[in-house]
Amino acid sequence: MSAIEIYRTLPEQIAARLRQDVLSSKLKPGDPLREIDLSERFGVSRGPVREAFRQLSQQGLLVLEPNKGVRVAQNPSVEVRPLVVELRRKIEVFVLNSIFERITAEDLEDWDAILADIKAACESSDVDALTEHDLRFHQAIIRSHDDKDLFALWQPIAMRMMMRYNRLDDIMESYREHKRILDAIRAGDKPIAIKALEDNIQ
Amino acid sequence: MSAIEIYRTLPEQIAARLRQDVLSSKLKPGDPLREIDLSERFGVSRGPVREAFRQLSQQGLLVLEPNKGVRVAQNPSVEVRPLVVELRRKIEVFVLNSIFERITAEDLEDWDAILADIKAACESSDVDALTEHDLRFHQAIIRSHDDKDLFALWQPIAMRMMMRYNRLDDIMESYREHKRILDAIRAGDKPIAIKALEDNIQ
DNA sequence: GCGCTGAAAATTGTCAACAATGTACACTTG
DNA sequence: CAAGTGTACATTGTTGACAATTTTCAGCGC
Repeated sequence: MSAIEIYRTLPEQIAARLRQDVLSSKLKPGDPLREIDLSERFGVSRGPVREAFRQLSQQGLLVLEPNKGVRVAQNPSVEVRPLVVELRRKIEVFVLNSIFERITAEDLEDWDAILADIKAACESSDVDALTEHDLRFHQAIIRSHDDKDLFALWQPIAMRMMMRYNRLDDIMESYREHKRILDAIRAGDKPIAIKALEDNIQ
Repeated sequence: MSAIEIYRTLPEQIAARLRQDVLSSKLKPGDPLREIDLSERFGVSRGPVREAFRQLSQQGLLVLEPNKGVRVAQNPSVEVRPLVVELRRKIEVFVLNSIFERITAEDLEDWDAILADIKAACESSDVDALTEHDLRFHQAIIRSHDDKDLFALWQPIAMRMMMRYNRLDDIMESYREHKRILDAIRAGDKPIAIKALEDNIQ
């Protein structure tokens, strides 16, 4: 565990790491996870690992069966996915609409920095990095709302969407989509910004 | 802990009990919860209590501050509540629409039984019982969908809505609203059933 | 060979002790 | 007396041992 993220709690660090592995398909749906394995891998006891499991299962990334263990969750079915997309859109549009007039230059600076990371990931065709920074981009927007509970509401829904990143033929399109959002925000054009955000969530 | 619910895991029993206390306002927003207190109250160690805390915090009922403790969450703000209502409506309507043609006589029997509990709670003006059975009613519908993940998706959203049950002047209206849903389902009238469901969620 | 039984192994669940962190408050200092 | 400081105290975080449960698989009867 890198000492860079000491600000985070042990279970959170483990959860973040596992989340990465699930989102990048290093762990595939159905894969079983054993507490002992991970506690040895991370050099901690089983307690924090258990907590990370619980956290990720509430986020829909893992499935927990009492007395049996934990498995990586299946992707949403083709029937349910459109619902999840719609829910996530509703939340993000709500947030963008709500904060739009109060977006500061610092906010845009932060988001530009993430956009640069997205661009770099696209240019090097690093899908894992793209998944991570895409997530960071939307997280940053949600988190800029005063009501911190919105992030907790958004997270389990967004997670269920991010489990597969293969909708784009041209990976650079992801960068362009996110750029369009920020450009519209910078131009103060709310309807276009919302439209661009909606187009990006699918 | 009553021996009736031995089928459930220890943290789940504790979480269920705490949920009841939060939803019935026995525990008010901002109230601090101490692991020791509850572990003594339930006669278990702190481990299961911690897990219950984590579970309920992911459901939006508790707020967790690392190294500081747990508090009962605030109700959604007036700004956010309409969003939560809309999200919950979307999910429940999606489910009802999806299962409608496959609803069995047994399903309706189960839901009728819950409706009877709702009626009894309304007649005795028992708001706590009403909250519980109202929740059970909608849970039962969601759970009758094949995709079990829908329940996990629905729960944290529904919880954020249920934290306050005071929108009705006449408490019997809650019974009538739920009855309308089942009547329409029994009549095979999908649009009316969906309309009745939407009217009930607000 | 097939299915059942039951003991052994693997795994999760719970607990109590200890460590780390945060809080309250008396005390010092200017 | 106000502001800052240090030291107990209270509370959460982590750990390793033990208990309960599930899984595996060898042995047995048919």
